Parts: sequence; C-alpha cells; structure tokens
Amino acid sequence: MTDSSLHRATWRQLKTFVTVAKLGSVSEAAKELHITQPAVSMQLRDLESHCGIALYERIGRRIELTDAGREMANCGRAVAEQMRQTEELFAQMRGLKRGVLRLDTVSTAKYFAPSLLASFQQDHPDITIRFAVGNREDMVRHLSDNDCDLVIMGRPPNEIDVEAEPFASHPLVFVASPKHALARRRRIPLTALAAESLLIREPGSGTRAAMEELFATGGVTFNASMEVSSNETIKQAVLAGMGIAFLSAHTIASEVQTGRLVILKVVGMPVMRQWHVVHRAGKRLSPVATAFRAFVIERGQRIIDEMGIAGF
Amino acid sequence: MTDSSLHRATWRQLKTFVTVAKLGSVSEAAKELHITQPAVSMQLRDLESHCGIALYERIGRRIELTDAGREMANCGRAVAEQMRQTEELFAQMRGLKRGVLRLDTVSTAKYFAPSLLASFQQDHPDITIRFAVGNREDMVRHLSDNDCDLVIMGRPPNEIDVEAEPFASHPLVFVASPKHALARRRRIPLTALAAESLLIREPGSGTRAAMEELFATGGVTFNASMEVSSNETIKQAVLAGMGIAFLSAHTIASEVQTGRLVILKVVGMPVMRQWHVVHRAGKRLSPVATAFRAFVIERGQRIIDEMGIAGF
DNA sequence: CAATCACATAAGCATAACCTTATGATTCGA
DNA sequence: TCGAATCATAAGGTTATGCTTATGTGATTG
Repeated sequence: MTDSSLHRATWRQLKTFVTVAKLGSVSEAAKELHITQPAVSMQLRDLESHCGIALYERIGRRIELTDAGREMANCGRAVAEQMRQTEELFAQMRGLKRGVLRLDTVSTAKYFAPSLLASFQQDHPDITIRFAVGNREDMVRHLSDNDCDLVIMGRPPNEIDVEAEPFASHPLVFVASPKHALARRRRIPLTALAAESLLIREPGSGTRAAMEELFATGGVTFNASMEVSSNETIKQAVLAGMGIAFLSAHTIASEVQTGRLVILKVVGMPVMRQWHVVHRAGKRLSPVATAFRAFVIERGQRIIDEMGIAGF
Repeated sequence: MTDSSLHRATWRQLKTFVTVAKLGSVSEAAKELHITQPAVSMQLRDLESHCGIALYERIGRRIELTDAGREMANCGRAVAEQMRQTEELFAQMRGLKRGVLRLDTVSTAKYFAPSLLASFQQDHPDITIRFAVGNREDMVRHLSDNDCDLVIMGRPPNEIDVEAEPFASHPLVFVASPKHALARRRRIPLTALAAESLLIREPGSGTRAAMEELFATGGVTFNASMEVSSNETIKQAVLAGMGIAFLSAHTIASEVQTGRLVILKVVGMPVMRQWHVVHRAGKRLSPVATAFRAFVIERGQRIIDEMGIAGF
C-alpha cells in the first residue's frame, strides 16, 4: 500500500481492471488490450495499492474479484460510460448534430435574419438556436461579454476588437407616404430634403450614422423633426404622414409592396452599405458558429435576394 | 489537436479543469491546487487537445467555458463523485462499517455458530452475513471454489491447502435413551459398546472419523446398525430407542438438559477434538473476514462455554 | 510426475505527464 | 497611459507510468 487513496489511481489502470473483471483472466485481458500479460498484472497491482483494500484474488489459475473489486469494477464501468457519453457529445458537436448557436442582430436585421436561420436549420436540424435582437449598443456589450457567438450588424463596432466579414449588400433609402409631395417626383436632389421633416433614429444607430454621413458628404443640413429609437415606430410615423425617413430597404419590403410606403427617387439612392457577420477577435467559435458564419458568408446575399425586398 | 479522443485524457487534467470551471480563473485554481499558474494552463491545453473541441475561451482576463467545456466539467464532476463514493465504500469496508461475511459451517456446528455470528454482529451491526451449512465435502468444495470466506469445521481438510486455526474444544460423547440399559452405568468400558447397536454418520463426516479413530485405538470393532447422514435424524433414532450414537456434545444440549437423552459414562469420554476456523491458504481475507476470524479465535471458546452445553 | 497453463515478479527502458522558473502578451483599472 | 493582473508559451528537468523480455511460482491435467 503505497498511498491508500484513489486520487492517484490512473484511468488506464481502471480500464485495465474493468477488462480483467469482464474476462476473469489476466492473459485474455492482455490480448484484448494488445499488451503483454505482465503489463496487465502490474496495472492490477498498482490500482490495488491505491485502494488500500484487496480487489481480487487468484483462485487456481484464474482471477476472481472480491466485493471491493466488484465495486471498483462498477465504478470503472460508470466512469467509462460517463466518458463515452461525453465523447459522443463532442463528436456530435463537431459534426453539427448538436450544439447551440447564439446569434444576435441589430433590430434592422430582424427582417431577414430569421430567413437565414431557417435556411441554416434546414441543413442542420439538430442545432438549437438562441436568437436575440437589440440595438447596436447591446451588440457591442454582448460581443464584449461573450453573451453571443455571432452578431449580424451593418457597421462593425470599433470600440472593441472584432472580426467582421461583409456578406450582403444593404440598401438604404428615403421613404414617405404615397400622399407625400415628393412621392411622385423623380431625380430628387438631396438638397430638396433639407426642408422636409425627417424622422430619424437615435444616435448610435447604424442607420442614423449612415444618414449623417450622407448629408455631410452632400453638404446638406437636415431637419430632424423627431428622433425615434425603433424602425417600426418610424414607419408608423411616416405612414401617418409625419414626414419622411431614411431606412434600410430591408425593413420596408411589405409596406412598399402593398403601396403603403413609397421609396423616394432621391439622386444617388440607394445608399449601399454592407451587412456584416461579426465576432470578437480571438474568439474560439464553436463548430456550429463556424458553420453558420460560413453559411452566411456563402449564401446570405442570395437568401436575402430571394426574399425579393424592394428590388435591390 | 494531437489525438482527438478522450481516452488519453488524464484524471488529473479533468480535476484541474473542474477546479478552473468552478473558480473561473486559472490563477485561483492554481492556488487551490497548490501548483503554479502555468501548470494549470498546461493541464487545460492538454485536456483540450484530447477533446478535439474548444472547451474554454479567454474573455478579458478571465476564463469562460464553452458549451463543450460545460459538458466536460459536468463529466468531470460526475467522475469525481463516482470515485469519491467508491473510495468511501472502501473506507467503510476497511472500517467494518460495511461488508459481507460468507461463513460456512459443517452441520455439527450449526448449534453454536449462530451465537458466534450474533455476538460478532453486535460489535459490527453494519455487516451483512451469509451463513450456510453443509457437510464436510461441501466445505471442501466451497473453500476450493472460493464460495465462502471462512469455514468452521472440526477436522481441517487435507485435500486442499488451507490455513486452520483451532479456537474451541469440541467434546464428543456417546448418547442413549434414558431407558437404555447402559444409561445408569458408570465407567463403561469401550468394549461394552461393541455389542450395542450403533447409529453412525456417513463416511466423510468428521464425527464418524473421530469415532472410527476411537474404536481403532481401543482395538474394538463396532457394530453399525444404521448409517445416517444427519445428526438430527440420529438423535431421533436414539430417542426412539434404536440404539446408541457417538455425537458432538454441542449438538445435544437441549435434549440432555430436558433429560430426553443421556450421555453415557464411557471411560475416556468425552473425546476432545478442536473446532477450527479455516480458509484457503493464500486467500486474501476481506477486512470483515479477518475481523471475524480474529473474533472467533479470541472469543469463540468463551461464547460456546456460555451457551452451557453439556457441562464440558 | 511432467508438461502446461496462468499469474507474479524483476530488471531495464521509453516516454508521457507534470512541475517550475522565466518571459511574453493582453486586458483593465487608476 | 502606466502598472497590476491574468493567462499563454517556452525551456528544462523530475517523476512515475507503462511497456517489454526474462524468469519464477503455483495450479491443473494427462
């Protein structure tokens, strides 16, 4: 008895012991394990020395377990089963037969992200998906706190170190009610919008940033009549004739198709931005996340196109 | 990824990983494990290399588990718990707080063996006892087949290699019905029995062997009227007046006390033999068996005496 | 009783596991 | 932005684990 405590026992010793228990023979266990017979004998001796109690005896020319030995064998089998299960789980995760994808998107993307997820899940029906929507600030925090695997957003954050890959074009347009004075005009110059009531997103919104950049480049000052933190609310306001708005074309598909909203034919429209799939720099993506990222990069554009949004 | 298979993972690696999972920190785990921080980092790296899937990531200056990592930690905890339970079981076995004693006795001993067991079990109430009775031949087979831990018998077998320790004297006497002609006589010579009808045990019985030895030594030929394989049956026959018998005094206590049987006052009686506690040579006795053997050797005689059998 | 079978032991060696110290790279708070 | 905190990596060395071959011991069997 070198040290009577199972802490120092080896997993190998356990497995060898279980094999011997199964076959009732050292020699046969040796054959099954592809090692020599003395190697097995030593494993037995070493394991027993860690147990502080006899595990087996020689009866004639065979091996028989003591009560303690049977307990040890049970324990070994339980451990082996536990490891086997975990290993299988890993294999499933690697093979995308199991796993969780935590995807976050900015609210603007919520109109097409479900289509991406649905298509992905058709290829990998066993994957669990956790999908959340938030504003840009939420995305940054979630990325930084590791609360999600991937984020879909327009403008990658520069506050933190991320890897961002563009995967689809993102048209932004001015919209108005069909009754609006500009609704039927063509070739509207940007300057013409200076006089209009503009419903805009809050600062920090990607859409807001794109709009500001647009006006700044054009040297035009805009007239913010109302600042709203939700695309949906802005749409309602525009429908109610409260003014015009600068929105992602991807968010107004149905309203345009039904004629309740009109895309203004402003010169230089649509402003083309890119959708990005983003994750923390250095993050070790899970197999599922890796697969989804590749899927989005490869097929995202096409899937969005097939939704037939606003003809862009 | 050196080899993507949990088979090569180490138990130490698992335990380290579980500790890190618990504390969420490599450094703190290192402190708890009384090793340096790099040692822990290496354990993590090595374990992961055996898993073929990321188990953890660095988030800022801390460690966070992936889904797979959580599974690994669960597995590790389950294994640790399994080992802990088994270890505790061993401790209980060593401390006689648990265990099984398999005791066999020859049928002659069944009159006092229960007293030994009862007394032993008072000292060790958590021990399970498996008690079986058989003839001498059975004992030999059970010893040889490892079907029992200890045997209580009069004459240790010489067919197989055993360790036998005497622990109590074993008086053998001639008995008869009170109505028998010899019942009231004193100083009966052995030769006087040659004419009597003798009810005897089967060959192979220890009692039979002792009797044969007795007559052989005395140069007397006996007259076997009936050969019976059970003490109980012999007693019934004697009670019925069918003859006299040579029996262990330990088997006739109550009949003598109630006067239904009489011990014949034959010269040289009682023949004194020894009870032995026997086990296979080289057998690795369990803690329980070791304890019972010591108990019997130390206190067996006294316990039998206290049963007040036939005054011997 | 010798041959055979099966497990134990011994000696020697390869290497995998594991630890330490030193140092590099990030992150984060003052 | 500097320094403290934290994890990773590298280098180097010790230990123990585990294997093999050779041999010993005991049990079984023809």
